[in-house]
Amino acid sequence: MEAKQSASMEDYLESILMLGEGKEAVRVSQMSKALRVKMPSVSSALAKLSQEGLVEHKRYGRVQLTPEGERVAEDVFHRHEALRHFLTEILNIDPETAAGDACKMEHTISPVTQQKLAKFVEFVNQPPEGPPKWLKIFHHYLRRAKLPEEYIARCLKED
Amino acid sequence: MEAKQSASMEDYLESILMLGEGKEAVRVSQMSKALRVKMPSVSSALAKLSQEGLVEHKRYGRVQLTPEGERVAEDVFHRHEALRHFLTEILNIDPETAAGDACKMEHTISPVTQQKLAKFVEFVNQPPEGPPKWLKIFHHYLRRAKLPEEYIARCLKED
DNA sequence: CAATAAAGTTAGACTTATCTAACAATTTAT
DNA sequence: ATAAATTGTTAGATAAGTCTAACTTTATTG
Repeated sequence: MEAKQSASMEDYLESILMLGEGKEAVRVSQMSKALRVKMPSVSSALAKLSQEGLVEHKRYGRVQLTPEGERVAEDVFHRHEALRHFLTEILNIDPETAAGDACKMEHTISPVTQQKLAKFVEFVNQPPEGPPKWLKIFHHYLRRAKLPEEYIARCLKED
Repeated sequence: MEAKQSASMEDYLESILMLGEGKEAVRVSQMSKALRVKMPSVSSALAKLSQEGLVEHKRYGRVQLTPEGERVAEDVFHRHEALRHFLTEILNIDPETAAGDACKMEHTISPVTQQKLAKFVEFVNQPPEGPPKWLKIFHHYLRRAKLPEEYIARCLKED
């Protein structure tokens, strides 16, 4: 029943979740700062989300997610996290760039991709004692643009 | 000096590149179909891109990229391809979903991420005789949600 | 070659999301 | 407790991108 939200609306919902860290209610001014938009933009977004039953907000009061709103916000957050982990842990991208990219991509990634991405990160962290050797070799490759002889040899043997 | 293009404008440019397959000029109606927008939307986009010197287009005529427009279109296309290859070859996502996701994400991915993603695909295809064993194991993991004993054993030995 | 069809454009409406300016409520501090 | 500062809202403007309807140009074809 929940109409699909726009990227903007997803951002507003997500920010309420993040700023409230789960349970606390949140101020319009906080959201305004966090999202780098002016307060009237927040007001207007909240009116809409309130209408749709995703947030609780009375004039001049604090903002809170409804259970339904929380569900949506958490979904956005999961997409964000799947992307961020992948970008930092596997592609070895610096945390700021990764967070920035995740923020933008989180709105367009499909459920399938989100899930597989999460699985991939899980897979990489699964082997006992952290990341597997091939990942270290990839990170070396990122720096040198060349594979170590030893890796090639091993791959050949495996096939 | 080229102003950064919006997602929409990037799509228009990319579609000219794709439909022209490099050299041929393209019709408004083709773009309209390919992008699933009505012709007036294409007209208006072309007016803007023409203004900015990215496309060549005279009334009722065919559409062509300028060298500068081609540069931008190819950049978008490279982002698209980096994403698509990653999604299909590594995450094992079906071609349609992958292409769809790539179309949406291509507009928000940063240059750093695009490059590292491409490197990753390159890395995976580098070992002689195609994809390395760990990738096959990941694909198995996607289906079974469990790592084969043998893989764990090998990782342990390596560390 | 004239009639019709197809392709393209123009004009104008609508939506979403943003902003500024002006006003109103609430909080803080004197 | 009242003045000042902060916080929030309302109203209205603007920009991007889409659409429909009406019109124009180009192409097709009998």
